[in-house]
Amino acid sequence: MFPAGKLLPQCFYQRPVENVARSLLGMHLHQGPIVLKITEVEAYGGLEDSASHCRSGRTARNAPMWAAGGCAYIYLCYGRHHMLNLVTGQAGEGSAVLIRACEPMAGLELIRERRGGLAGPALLTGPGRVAQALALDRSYNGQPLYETGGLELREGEPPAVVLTGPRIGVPYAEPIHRALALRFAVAGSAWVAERKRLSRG
DNA sequence: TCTACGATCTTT
DNA sequence: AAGATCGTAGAT
Repeated sequence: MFPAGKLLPQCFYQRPVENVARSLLGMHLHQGPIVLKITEVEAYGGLEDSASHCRSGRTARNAPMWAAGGCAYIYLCYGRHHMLNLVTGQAGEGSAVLIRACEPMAGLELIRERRGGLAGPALLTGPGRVAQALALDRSYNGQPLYETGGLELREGEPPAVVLTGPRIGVPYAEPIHRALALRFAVAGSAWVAERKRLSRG
């Protein structure tokens, strides 16, 4: 069995979303036999982020995103892909971090089975692929990651160098928000997609 | 109720 | 380069 790191407490999430996004890199997502190291994330929310699902206030879909930091926010995108977000900050803040890519640390057999027998970075680079590997759906919405028994976030290995760049797939956002460097990735990792617009930071 | 459109991925 | 596919937001 893979050695489990310390379970990260709720206060880990209750900080500004950009700080949480950075420090999520290298941490471990545990779900049963599967352990994934987080390699790529994006921060959403905060004050008037026109790329965020919270841009127009509270709705039925984004309700979990307004909870206190430490819970999951999961939604269906393009009718086929589930996206895993970790809610950050205080209740009512409406900020979250999208998990964009991971590196498999344990449970590779099960991951490959769920992903259709593929191999290599295509297994876990991209938010839809991460959610499929973890078999996540909206039944996980609002579930805390700082308690044992479900999806858990545990201590891993923080990266030596972090890359940053603009967020992917938000052409509808205001140019000023599109330009923000709110995407973060582990430098040198093969488990990161679209490395071209990333730079050291 | 109706309609347009995604924080994407796969195949052509 | 384009299709798949469906829940949701915003308009009616």
